[in-house]
Amino acid sequence: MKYEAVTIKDIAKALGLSTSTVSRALRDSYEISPETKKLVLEYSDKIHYRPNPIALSLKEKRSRSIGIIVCEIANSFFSQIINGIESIAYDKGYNVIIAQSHESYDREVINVQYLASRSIDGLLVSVSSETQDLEHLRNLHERGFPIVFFDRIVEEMDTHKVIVDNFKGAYDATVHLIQSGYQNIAALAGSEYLSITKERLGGYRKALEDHGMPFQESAIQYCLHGGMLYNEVEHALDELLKQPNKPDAIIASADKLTTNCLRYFKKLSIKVPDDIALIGFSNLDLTDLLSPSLSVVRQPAFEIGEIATELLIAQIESKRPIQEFEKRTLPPELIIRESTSK
Amino acid sequence: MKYEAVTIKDIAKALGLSTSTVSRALRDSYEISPETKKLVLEYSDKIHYRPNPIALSLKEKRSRSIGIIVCEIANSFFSQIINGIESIAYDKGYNVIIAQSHESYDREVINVQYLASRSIDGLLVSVSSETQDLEHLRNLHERGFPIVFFDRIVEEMDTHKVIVDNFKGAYDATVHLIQSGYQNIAALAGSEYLSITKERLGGYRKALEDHGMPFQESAIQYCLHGGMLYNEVEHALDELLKQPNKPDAIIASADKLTTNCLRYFKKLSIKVPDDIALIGFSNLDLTDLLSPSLSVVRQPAFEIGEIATELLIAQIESKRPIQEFEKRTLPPELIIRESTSK
DNA sequence: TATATTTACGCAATCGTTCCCGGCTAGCTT
DNA sequence: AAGCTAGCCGGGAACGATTGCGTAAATATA
Repeated sequence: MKYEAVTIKDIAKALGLSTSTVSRALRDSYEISPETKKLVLEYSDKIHYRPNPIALSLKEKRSRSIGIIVCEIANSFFSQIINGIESIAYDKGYNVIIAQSHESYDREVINVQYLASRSIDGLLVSVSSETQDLEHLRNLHERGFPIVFFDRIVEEMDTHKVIVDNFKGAYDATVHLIQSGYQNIAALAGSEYLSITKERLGGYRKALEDHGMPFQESAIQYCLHGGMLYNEVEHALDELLKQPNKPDAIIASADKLTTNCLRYFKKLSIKVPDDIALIGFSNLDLTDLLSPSLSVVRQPAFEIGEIATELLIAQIESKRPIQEFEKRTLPPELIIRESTSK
Repeated sequence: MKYEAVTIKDIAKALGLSTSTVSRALRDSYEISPETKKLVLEYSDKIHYRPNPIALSLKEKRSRSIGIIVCEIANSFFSQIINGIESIAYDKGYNVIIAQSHESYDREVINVQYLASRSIDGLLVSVSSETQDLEHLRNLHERGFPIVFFDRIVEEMDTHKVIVDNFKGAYDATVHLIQSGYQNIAALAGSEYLSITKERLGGYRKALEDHGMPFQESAIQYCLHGGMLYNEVEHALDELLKQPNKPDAIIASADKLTTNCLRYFKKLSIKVPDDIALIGFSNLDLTDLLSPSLSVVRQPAFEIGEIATELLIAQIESKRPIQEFEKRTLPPELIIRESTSK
């Protein structure tokens, strides 16, 4: 069942005018007499005429829609980012098409190709945990297709990027643990391919070194799927806890890692923070209601979305190719609660 | 900066063929010789030709995209539904455009009109808390535009609808509270305009009556914004707790109501379940980690999205107008935890 | 050999809109 | 009265792809 819309032709026929005249009347051209304009405007209003955006897109070679690729929208951090994206996009007359990679490289590639073939004007990307090969994105980028990376960026590609100061976030969190008196601080990290993982571990390491504490690789466990699977986190924590100098504090590098960590502790009746302290990167609204309430590094997700979208739309609407790409770094926020208080 | 894509004309020109021949070769028409096909296929592959979906949409009068309107994507229940929608939509070659009402009637109207003007083929709607007037949707529906309602439906419109058995969900939860020995069970409800609120309160009331317990209007507090604002919940709970027969248990009718309720109790140092029990409708992943772990009515969100999308796409692709609209009702799941154990 | 049929391709219309390029009719100037 | 200029409007091409129809050449049939 097709839904038949009113077109400019219907108006032209009904009023005995040409389509060009109707089109011009609707766009308030100086070439059309006030009487004709009035006639056209009133009639088109009466029959609820709406210009067909598809036809416009075909003519203008732009669709006024942008694509977003994230791992999961059912993740507070990303849904907050999407809110930021949406707020700017709708303001500027763009709509957004969202695709999820579910942390799978294959699905990311499929989604990129799908979106690119759907004539979107630009792409906002946060890569999946598995992504190493970047051909699917480089291909588009080299042909001048606007791409802006956010959060999980790709250093090798020269585009706009919007991130949080992950180094500082992890550094501050680690320093907080050290100053609270914890001695063996382990790190529960996401995929080692991700920029955010590297940056956060960098901050963690530097904080230890700055405070004369030993850094050891064995105190880091990676989760390829970023904590999406409970088993993955369970295995990582099993590994950490069976080490000779058992950790008395853990810094978790992502939302799902943090919550699954808590789930693990609850299951094994490990008391937080008495047996072990926990701080994590998280944008959940209810970390304050957890048991114990959780110390977190919170990221300005909404702003990330806003800025990334502004950069993307500016690039889309720019007359000439962008020469200088920006990298915006936003500050994280450290929120201290019960889970790290001795 | 426009991104210039390869068209069928480029191929035709390069190979000295007509566009019709190229088009037919790409679609593997019997009218084209094997040699020509090979030539066209190889060349179009080489230059990464992708058909322009905008041009196709214009010809076929369909865009292969569907719109979604929900109040918030940063809400587990809705993001899970969107996952279900997406899984079916992408399978069938549709993409989804998401819009959020943020529980505002005005934004809902704007979004509906915006999406309708973007030539989507159909709409999946869960109305906002404020929505009473339905002209914006009825308008489209009367012109044969496919609309499927889910969760927060509209009884007055004859379309496909997908819901959860809210009556049963609330009934079972209330019976559980009664059987656990609670005497004064209050209800913290969402907007009284919403179908789900009416259904859930119906179940709550019936459960009380079936067990010979008095039902009183004063034991119900409505939150127009569905708990989005903490103040709203705070006010509602203040009202409930200052009643002569103070409630010893509360059933909350939505995710945000439930969590803000918990936040209120924590703030006022009210012990759950010792001072007051709490059960709520919620699809959060971490209700098990809350303090105390939360008894909930959980809804099959992913399935709601799947079914709604299947119904919508079937209607879009149906040759003739749908005569009989379906109303699918899915069962909720009652999960008992600490917050309701005496 | 003359006609019929098949093969393989091109032409042009179509979708809805914009916009360049004209054209016609007043009214004005010289 | 002839020419000129606004003012106002229509014709038609274009965007990219599909498709009904026409047709030349090649092959098959009588």
